[in-house]
Amino acid sequence: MARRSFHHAPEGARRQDLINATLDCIAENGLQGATVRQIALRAGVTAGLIRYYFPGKDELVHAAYGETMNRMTGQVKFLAEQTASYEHANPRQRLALFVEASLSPPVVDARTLSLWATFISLIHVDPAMAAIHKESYLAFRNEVERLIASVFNDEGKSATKAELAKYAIAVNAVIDGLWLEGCLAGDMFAENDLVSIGIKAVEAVLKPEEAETA
Amino acid sequence: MARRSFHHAPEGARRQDLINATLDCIAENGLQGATVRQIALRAGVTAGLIRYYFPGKDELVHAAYGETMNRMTGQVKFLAEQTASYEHANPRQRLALFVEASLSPPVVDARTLSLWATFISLIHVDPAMAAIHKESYLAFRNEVERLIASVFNDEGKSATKAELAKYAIAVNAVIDGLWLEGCLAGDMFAENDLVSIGIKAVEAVLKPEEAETA
DNA sequence: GTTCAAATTATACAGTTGCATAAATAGCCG
DNA sequence: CGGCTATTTATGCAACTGTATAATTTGAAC
Repeated sequence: MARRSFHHAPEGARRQDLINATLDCIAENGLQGATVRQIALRAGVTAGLIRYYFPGKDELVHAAYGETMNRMTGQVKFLAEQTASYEHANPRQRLALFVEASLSPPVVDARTLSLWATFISLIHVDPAMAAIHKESYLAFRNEVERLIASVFNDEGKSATKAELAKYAIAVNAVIDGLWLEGCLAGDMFAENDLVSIGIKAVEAVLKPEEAETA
Repeated sequence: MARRSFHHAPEGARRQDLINATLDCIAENGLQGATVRQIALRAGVTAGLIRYYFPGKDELVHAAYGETMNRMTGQVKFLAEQTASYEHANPRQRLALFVEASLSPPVVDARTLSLWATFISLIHVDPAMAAIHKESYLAFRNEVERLIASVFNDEGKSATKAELAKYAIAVNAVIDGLWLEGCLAGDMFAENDLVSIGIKAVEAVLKPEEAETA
């Protein structure tokens, strides 16, 4: 029979391989290209094994989504906090570093955008995807909110919990939009442009409400 | 045999039906749910007819993408220009109306987001989708750029062509981000919040470059 | 070394997919 | 009203899909 040889992977590694393979497939050929067979091929195993680690293909995709979003938020936090000046930076500067990390590679990246868009497109199709979205969205937004709260606190401004949440939503939106633009049209800006635009826009959004033109 | 009865559709109508059916399928069940048979069912025809109007399923999806983006840009322009105050508004106010139209229903809409995300996810998979993206992106951005140019001109500010493009990219990004947020988390803001945040952020982005905090 | 559970492969299956082709109909032109 | 062409349906097909199941192999415990 000449059966294919294999080895037992260490705890959790195979599962991770399958998730990574799924992300590769989706990024390169879209969700349509992420078939159980293609995924298995990428992961260097046979298709049946997927069902040993996941109840079905859907759950594998869910895991891939969660993983992607965790990585993104984690990367932003890590990059910001790992910056040399972070330790003795004031809250406003820390927020700027967070924005900078969000709008620079490797967070700004065409492949990540493809994955993200694929998952977003399923939010209104699959309730489980919606739940993952909500959770990961809030995780990121909470980081933003914490930073904003620090800024306000540091500068002696006061804001209700609801106001704070509103600011966080707005800042999050600005970051997302520039991130999107950077991923899609990365060649159109110098990288620094994106960051400086982001910081300027975020500061504007954080200014207290005034009478406005319209 | 009792063959199914049918009627000849007027010029272009059948093609449009197929595009609409495709959009319905994608919005409700994702790209995976947009099979030729499902699309035909929705359109009230049989599957084979798709190949009479389109070389293949891919081209149908391309047409659906182009249509979606044209509609969005068209809607924004229409809503802005149709506003009562538009006629005697100054350029800055017209830009604000454009932002407002971009960040209000029916442009801000969960279904449209699903469609948009599906298409975006294919940009790096299918070069034809990339071309459609580029074209529709520029069409929207050109509108933004024209409005900005008017503002600058009206207020006696000068800007090079390159600077103008950069401002347009930035403003576009801010609009996109808030649009995204509005579609995803529509229930979290009052609609007016989104608009006022958008206008504030856009105005900030248009302020001339200064020394910045970082 | 044997034993044995856990990990992996192999195969089979019923349903679905996009597409090709042939047959049938509709409705306009004369 | 008879014919003709554009439009539409019907059917078939080969490839592919996710999943179920059984057979095999691995590697660690003893």
